[in-house]
Amino acid sequence: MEHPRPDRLHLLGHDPATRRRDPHGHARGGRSDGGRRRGRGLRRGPRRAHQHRGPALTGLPFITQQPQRTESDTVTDAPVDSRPVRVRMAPSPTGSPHVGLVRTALYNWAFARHHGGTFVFRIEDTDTARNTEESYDSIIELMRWLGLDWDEGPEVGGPHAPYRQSERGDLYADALDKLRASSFTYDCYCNNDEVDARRKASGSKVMGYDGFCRELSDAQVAAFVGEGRKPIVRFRMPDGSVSWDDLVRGEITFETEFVPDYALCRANGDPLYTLVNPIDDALMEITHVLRGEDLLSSTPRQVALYDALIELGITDFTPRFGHLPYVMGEGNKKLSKRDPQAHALAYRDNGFLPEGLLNYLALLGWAIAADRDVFSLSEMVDAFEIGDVNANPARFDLKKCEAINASQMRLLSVEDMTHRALPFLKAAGVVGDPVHDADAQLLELAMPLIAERINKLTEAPDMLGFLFADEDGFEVDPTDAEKLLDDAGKEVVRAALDALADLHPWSTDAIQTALQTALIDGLGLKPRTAFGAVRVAVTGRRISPPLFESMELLGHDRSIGRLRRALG
RNA sequence: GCCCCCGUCGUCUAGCGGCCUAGGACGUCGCCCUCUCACGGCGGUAACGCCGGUUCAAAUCCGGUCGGGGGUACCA
Repeated sequence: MEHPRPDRLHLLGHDPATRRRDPHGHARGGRSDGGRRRGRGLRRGPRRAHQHRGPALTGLPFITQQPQRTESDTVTDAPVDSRPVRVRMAPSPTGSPHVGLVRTALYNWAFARHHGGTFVFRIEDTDTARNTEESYDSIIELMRWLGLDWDEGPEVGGPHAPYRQSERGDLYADALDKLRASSFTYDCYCNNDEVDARRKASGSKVMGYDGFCRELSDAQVAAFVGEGRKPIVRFRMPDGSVSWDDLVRGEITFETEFVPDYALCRANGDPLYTLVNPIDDALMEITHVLRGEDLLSSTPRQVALYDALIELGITDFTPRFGHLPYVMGEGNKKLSKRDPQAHALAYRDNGFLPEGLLNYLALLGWAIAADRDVFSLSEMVDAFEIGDVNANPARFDLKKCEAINASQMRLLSVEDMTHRALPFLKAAGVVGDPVHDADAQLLELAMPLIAERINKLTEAPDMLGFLFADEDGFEVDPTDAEKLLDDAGKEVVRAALDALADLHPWSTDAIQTALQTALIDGLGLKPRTAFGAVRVAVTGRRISPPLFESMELLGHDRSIGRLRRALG
């Protein structure tokens, strides 16, 4: 307002007619580059050959190849591709964290680790109306559970602290002041109704702000102020087009006539996402922005804003952008927070391994190899290339997620699985907390029986409960009892009792031989019927670990006791 | 409406002009193993949205079309 407003393009030394908006030197407005070399940066291969005619630059962490600029392009931003990689995850703490967030976090993390870069964690909590501390806590908890460690961020600090936007107000105010003092922005006094009315009257196809306040005279400003209007600050979108070489989609171009001037803050001065997100990325020197495809359409605004930030000396380069596909739910809708499958922490509570969830989520848009889909995090780090990420949305399939989790369970040692199952066993009351020595010993013997047959940790208490239950607390599943401990079943149990009462030694083999002789050979029963009845009597369930081993662990007296008890 | 993104089995994907009568995984179906459950093993099922063009050759490149999704805020 009080500052002079040099023509922005003039200020940049550009000819308005030829100014290209793309910071990486791509041909303006076109997808075809006529065979020119271009800054393909970290993209791996010519995935879409029509978009990438340059030589394949295979996965080098720091590509120094510089896109060529035209003579009119004098912006001196440093080459982002020659900088050490810095990526970030920037969730808003609203509600319970979503599996889509986990996938985004994972790709960012894997990208950082693959390139030996820095993974920054930042909390975007500027929307005080929607943010909650619970949500913040659960995001932290989630990241810790997953093992996606961050190098800078909440709880760990770092050179760009603080990492919660709610504590960075001064930084935004400062940036906003600088922006406002330039011609990159202007104060806007319009209200929504006025904008709508003008849009309607003009019959424009483009929605959004129409630039009415772009060139207000001092008298007009005085009049608005006189009415008591408070301005917001709008970013002045440049003429022409904005394009960038998207890390997962190739070159994307927007004509800026379809990208209206946008608000950077509220009338009360509160900064908006449109400002704080790029400001933080700039201040934190983020080199690669990997985020959901829902932000795709706000990218031309950010790219344009970056030009301004560079000009104002707030940063000296524009990051590369990569837009990750959605994680979809049932039907063709984005997996909604309403969907129980969406809640990331629920997978922990339901007995999934972090390895399982992460492995599955990695598969939603990326593949480690043509014929493999079970892998470790470190294998992923070795292999992960952002250019290999698929651009098309993926549907979340719980069945496959469970199958991948099961595969990861198979990879655990029995000791490890015991360790991981322990919280679930404690929570179910199967073992005490702390665990008694006797229980710990029993557990050590029992886990091998189930380690190969459970697909989630929550199955451990179900399978092992009978072993740890004292005889007063031991219960038989009523449905299973009704089915298998009918009169015929009780006959079987009686025969088993006779065969086992004086059995010595009490070993798996001896038990098996004794029962086989008495029930299969003696009574001529089918193994299924014979052992089924005994199983329910001894373990309380139709489904259990292997019967003879289970009985050995249970011991002679308790086994016999349960057989007696089944007879009523 | 306008802008942008996306389009290979039911689902996730491999595919980078000839290795493709399109590979793997999950699901599903059948069989084997078997004391239940699970694991494991074997086999079957099933896809390049459509139309043009380029090429000796197209799932792959180009154009169009249709379909799906997202955006179009003083939300993020």
